[in-house]
Amino acid sequence: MPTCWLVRADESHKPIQLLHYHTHTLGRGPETQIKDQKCSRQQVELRADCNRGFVTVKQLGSNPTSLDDVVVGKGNQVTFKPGQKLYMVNRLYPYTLQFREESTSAGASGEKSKAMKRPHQRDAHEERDQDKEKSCRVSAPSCSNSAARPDQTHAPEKEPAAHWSQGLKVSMQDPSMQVYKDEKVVVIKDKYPKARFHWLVLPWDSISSLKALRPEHVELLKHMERIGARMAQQCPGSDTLRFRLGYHAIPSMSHVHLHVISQDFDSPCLKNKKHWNSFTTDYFIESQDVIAMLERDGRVSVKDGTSELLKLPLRCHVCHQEQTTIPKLKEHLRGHASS
DNA sequence: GTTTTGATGA
DNA sequence: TCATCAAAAA
Repeated sequence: MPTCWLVRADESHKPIQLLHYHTHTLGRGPETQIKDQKCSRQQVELRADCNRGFVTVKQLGSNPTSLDDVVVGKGNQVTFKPGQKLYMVNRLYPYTLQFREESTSAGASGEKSKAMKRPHQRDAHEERDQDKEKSCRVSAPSCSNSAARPDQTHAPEKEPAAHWSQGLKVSMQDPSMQVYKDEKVVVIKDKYPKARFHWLVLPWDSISSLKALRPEHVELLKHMERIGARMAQQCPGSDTLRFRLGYHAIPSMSHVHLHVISQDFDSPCLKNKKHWNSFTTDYFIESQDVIAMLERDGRVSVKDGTSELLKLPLRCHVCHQEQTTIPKLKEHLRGHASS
């Protein structure tokens, strides 16, 4: 089980360990070094779930604690995940989360080379592949783990294992994963593509989710869409392929990412109803719609009950015919592909 | 970007 | 066979 650390983003004090399922009350005091009178001594109540990789945050104090840009509100409770920023009070005193494996004894821990064996399936549809560099080195992640690792005085080549939900953050920094990059964004191939072509466009700037989007992000989102569209346009067979560009309403992975996915849905990684519905119902929000919403409302809202869309019956996205099982749906899709 | 594995039931 | 659910993994 990983350990959970509450990391002060400005590194003004050492990370605070949150014990699994323990209730930690935090606020003004020596532990946080916050002396601000606006901050209660019992500002927040934190409870970490180290297995599932999140912390529930309850605001106890009167002044606002916020998660990203959203105020929690007194008595309210929210879920705090890696990648998000928690502000103790009045948008001040930023904190992030870090889950990592405990390695009490050096050298005894198992190897965790991240550039190990990758599934064989990906090469099936790959026509072009410029750099075949299979380097084993993994460039150091941008987040400063060292600051949160006081015990690590030796064996610096071993990074702590990141929680799976931070996988995107790790992959986007890995040159061997990057398909395109510029000063604003990076494109990687989806690790488990749900179609013959499936990329993710990620901003270098960490934006945890759609909820954190603000009007100042509009230009960035437009850039992401342009780059995504270019990826689609430049891929082999683009003349006959249809693509959609959009966001999952409720993604599992931290860090905002734009899906660029071809509409064949021909992939062994597409295995269940959730996979299907997350790309063929309103759970998939078009990039244009996100941008329009942000320009019109100043933020992006996700309707209540959106998660229920994942349970809808399987329906063909081309002819809207309902299919009873995944294998039948796949067979049906092959019919559309050949015609 | 969760996937994988296993148990259970239709 | 296939879907659904829960738990584990990294």
